[in-house]
Amino acid sequence: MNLENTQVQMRKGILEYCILHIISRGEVYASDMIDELTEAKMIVVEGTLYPLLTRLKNAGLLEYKWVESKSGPPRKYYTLTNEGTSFLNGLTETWNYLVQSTEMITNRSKATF
Amino acid sequence: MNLENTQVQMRKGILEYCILHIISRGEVYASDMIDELTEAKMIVVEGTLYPLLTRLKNAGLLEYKWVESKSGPPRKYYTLTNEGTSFLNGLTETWNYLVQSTEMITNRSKATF
DNA sequence: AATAGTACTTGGCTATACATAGTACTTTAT
DNA sequence: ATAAAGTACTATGTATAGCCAAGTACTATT
Repeated sequence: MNLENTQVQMRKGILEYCILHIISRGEVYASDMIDELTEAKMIVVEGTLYPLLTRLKNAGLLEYKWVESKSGPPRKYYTLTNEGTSFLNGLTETWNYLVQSTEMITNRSKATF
Repeated sequence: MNLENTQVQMRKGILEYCILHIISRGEVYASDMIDELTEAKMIVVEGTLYPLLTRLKNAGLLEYKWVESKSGPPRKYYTLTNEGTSFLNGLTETWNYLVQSTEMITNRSKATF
């Protein structure tokens, strides 16, 4: 039972939320997402991101189109479907709710209990 | 891929953090914890909590003592070990970090990107 | 033609939350 | 005294997300 493992567990589900949010702002491909996640200090590796994108696409939340690149192989540029947009709205609510619940617990001091 | 499942995923790891925090504020047994979690709208069932407590105890983060009850079988009252306290500190940092990262992504509007 | 870089894919592993069923003890009702 | 209801804890099996690691495929550079 180490901290690193718990960090991984904490990230579960949240990453999905972040990815959907990033895509909601405009067409992006995998490396764009990794860049932005890394910038926000949310480290993600390829082996996590690509399967996640495939899962979201198969679930009908995302769609992509191939776009040729000037410097390398073609890229999959993703966008949200209507279903993906409404799913993201649900996730946003869930996340806000969860943060609120957690704060309600962690902000309760010993004295007031 | 439904919302309910993602809610479950989002809760992973966070629950552990909340439990440790609740115990850090004073001796409690399982039902106390469920009450407080329920009050904070973080629904948890017995089948989740008890194995979690056992896991944390086996990891050396918790210890308990049996206390007889006036109305039912004896109860396990939990407290944090020193190791548990420092683990909780690590988790607190991790959680705050994660919230901050998530906000950095979700508060970035389409316009500024 | 060979090497390096970029983009995407796949299979296996681990750990958590949950559903479900079960054990054990105490109190209450008949 | 016995049965029923309630409380507290235990055990087993399932699903899924994130990660590691290896691999495929295409492009650009040398």
